[in-house]
Amino acid sequence: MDTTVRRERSARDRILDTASALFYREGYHAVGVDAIVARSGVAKMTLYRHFPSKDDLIAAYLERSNTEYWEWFQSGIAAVEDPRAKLVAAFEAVAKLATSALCLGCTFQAAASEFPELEHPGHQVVLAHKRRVLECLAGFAREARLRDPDGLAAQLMLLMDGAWAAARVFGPGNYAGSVGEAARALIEAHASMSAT
Amino acid sequence: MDTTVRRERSARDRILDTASALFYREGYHAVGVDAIVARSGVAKMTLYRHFPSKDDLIAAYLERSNTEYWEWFQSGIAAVEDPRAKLVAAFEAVAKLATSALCLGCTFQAAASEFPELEHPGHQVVLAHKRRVLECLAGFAREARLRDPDGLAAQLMLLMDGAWAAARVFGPGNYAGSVGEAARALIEAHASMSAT
DNA sequence: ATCTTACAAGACAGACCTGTATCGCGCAAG
DNA sequence: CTTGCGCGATACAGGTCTGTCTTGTAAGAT
Repeated sequence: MDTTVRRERSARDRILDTASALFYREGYHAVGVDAIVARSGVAKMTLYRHFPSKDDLIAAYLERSNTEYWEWFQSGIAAVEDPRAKLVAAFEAVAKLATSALCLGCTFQAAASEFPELEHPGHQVVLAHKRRVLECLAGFAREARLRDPDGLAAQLMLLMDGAWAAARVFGPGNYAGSVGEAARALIEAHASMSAT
Repeated sequence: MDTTVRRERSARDRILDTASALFYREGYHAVGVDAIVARSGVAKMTLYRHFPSKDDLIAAYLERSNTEYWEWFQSGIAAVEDPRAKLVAAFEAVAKLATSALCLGCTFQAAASEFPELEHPGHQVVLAHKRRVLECLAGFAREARLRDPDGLAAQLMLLMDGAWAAARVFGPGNYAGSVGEAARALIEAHASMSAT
């Protein structure tokens, strides 16, 4: 039983590892099931036993990407206590990642582009992911007692997704390094009492 | 000669019209040449005479989208004289378009996602487009004598691409309406003399 | 009137796609 | 030892993809 579970996880994880590398780098339609099967050294039937269809595999990949995202996000703000400083730290982490050589943008954005129908299972995972990020930012803004926390969270989300988009379009040498300073400016603007 | 040109343009434009609708709505890999041929009422050979390959068609579609983008952009700031007000007006136009029912995000972002290799002819058009937008914003920032015009332009680009991304992910009911206010805040931050 | 050219329609080739079926192996449980 | 099963390998079915080729037609040019 123990070994059974270990082996099962091993096969499933190998598939998801390969799917992550290929989907992220080349896109969803561009990568066929055969390519994932070949590179992961797995039988095709094994893949289709764990994931009934390619769409299910994509959804599972996006779910795993979601948990990895939150691990990365939490690690970026772990050392910080103050909620307002957490926001700043988060966007410094975004700036760092978006300008790194490994970053190819946001795989959720890419999924939303390739599966535009909101009802698609992959797009549903994307929506849930982005909504949760938005709520997390709004929560920090609320804890920090900033003005209009939901509006600020929306503005910060625009910055974050803009950074991922810049990474995808321009590659490593992009201007997403500005996202930290921009976030600070928007947070600052929501601390002051300007009425507008 | 006159009619020849007229008929040639007509066929070519019908192809590009159909390609625009399908590529924008469903994506590049998801739309086959056969679908474009069928919907545009054009012979396959006619398409391949005007565009040697699908990649060439995609590049041509992106070129046309680029000119349409600039027509839209110029019309949004035509009534404004002051360069700083032009920036604000541009981002109010972005807010309006990104939250409209017709908007499905930025077709250039989608192209960059589906053709990640920077050398791809489609990706090259995307890079040229985004660079030109960036330079245009930087030019306005410079004319407005704002502090660090290039840095401000980068921050504004993040906002704009974030708005398009939100439109693609969330559909018409998204939070890109905040992009106008966010842009104003960033511009304001670059007008003051805070040192940072 | 003939010639050229753009075009529509459709068949076709070869590759690739998703998803299924079959066979054999190795290993763990009973 | 035998039974069950997860797995690898491979072939296959049916469809779709890009790109080519052929045939027939209509209209302008000479």
